[in-house]
Amino acid sequence: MAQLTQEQRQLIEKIGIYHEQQGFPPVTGRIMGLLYVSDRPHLSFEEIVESLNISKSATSNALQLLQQMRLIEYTTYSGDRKRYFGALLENWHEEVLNKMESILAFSKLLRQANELRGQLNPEMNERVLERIEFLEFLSREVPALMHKWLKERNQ
Amino acid sequence: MAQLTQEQRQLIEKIGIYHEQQGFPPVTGRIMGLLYVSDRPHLSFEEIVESLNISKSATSNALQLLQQMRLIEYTTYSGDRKRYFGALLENWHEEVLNKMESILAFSKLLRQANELRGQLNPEMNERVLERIEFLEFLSREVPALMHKWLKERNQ
DNA sequence: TATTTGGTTCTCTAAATTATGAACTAAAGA
DNA sequence: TCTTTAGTTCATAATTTAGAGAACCAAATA
Repeated sequence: MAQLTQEQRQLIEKIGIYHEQQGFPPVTGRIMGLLYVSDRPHLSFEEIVESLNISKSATSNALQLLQQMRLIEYTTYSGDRKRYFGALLENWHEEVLNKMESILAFSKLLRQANELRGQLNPEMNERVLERIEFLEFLSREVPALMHKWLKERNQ
Repeated sequence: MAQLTQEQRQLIEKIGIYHEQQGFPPVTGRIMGLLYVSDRPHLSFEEIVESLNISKSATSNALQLLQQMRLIEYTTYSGDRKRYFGALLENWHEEVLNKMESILAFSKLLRQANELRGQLNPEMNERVLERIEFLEFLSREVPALMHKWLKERNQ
């Protein structure tokens, strides 16, 4: 990564803000931005530090977090001690499945709410049930949709 | 809301934590929990304050936030100055549409990244494009799925 | 008019989060 | 063995966020 242009910097910030809104710390979001914007699919630790003007420690922690979340990976080359980090671009289908699981978990909480309510307010139970069923519908159909898309692509 | 049972309290906390993970402050999430768990579809300001042992100011601010996000509403009764707050249960389809818009916005940022990269790394552009196209696919198909579901329900 | 009620706004503190810089470690090279 | 390199960990500072409590306000009641 030679030197970032003004345009690249701006786009990195936007991608960073998007990630912040998804719950990531700022530096972490910026690293994702950098990895998406970069000409090369992998950047060294040092390049990340220097391109974004952030500390080594912040970089180290952010990279660990992103690896745990399976959003980035790194490759190495023998005879070179550095690690080269890149966005894990093929991982989005895992992300979608995770998201759907979390939606399903929430629908289970709503079911519990209905159970606790028992017969005290059947009308409310019914309205909550409609929501539960939609959440379940989504977490069934979205993965199906995704597989359909994958199949069409890879044939 | 008489007095919450231990089970109700526990479920409220779980629903609260789910909302925290979606980016809400704790009190705000607990209020959502309370409104989902409650026997009655609407609770007064005072009942919320007392059930959750939270301050009036925290309650006021959280209720404002939840209204802005269109997750709750309140009703009033003439001759009664109180407001009665309840979860906006029928609003989930709006939530889904918003989520899809935000995904689409992100895919536009990725498109920009590809544009800025130009011909410097066509292979990377291609991998990013695959992701973009999937995001676009989702934000087209999920609303369609939802409408299908709505139609089947309401006929 | 004075008081109560229902809720909002303001000020301040406590807690949590984020990131820095320095110290450190382990491997590689001189 | 001494030094450099690559990155991690630790202590701490800075910032942000969350929420409490008091003061406040407007409408309703006495």
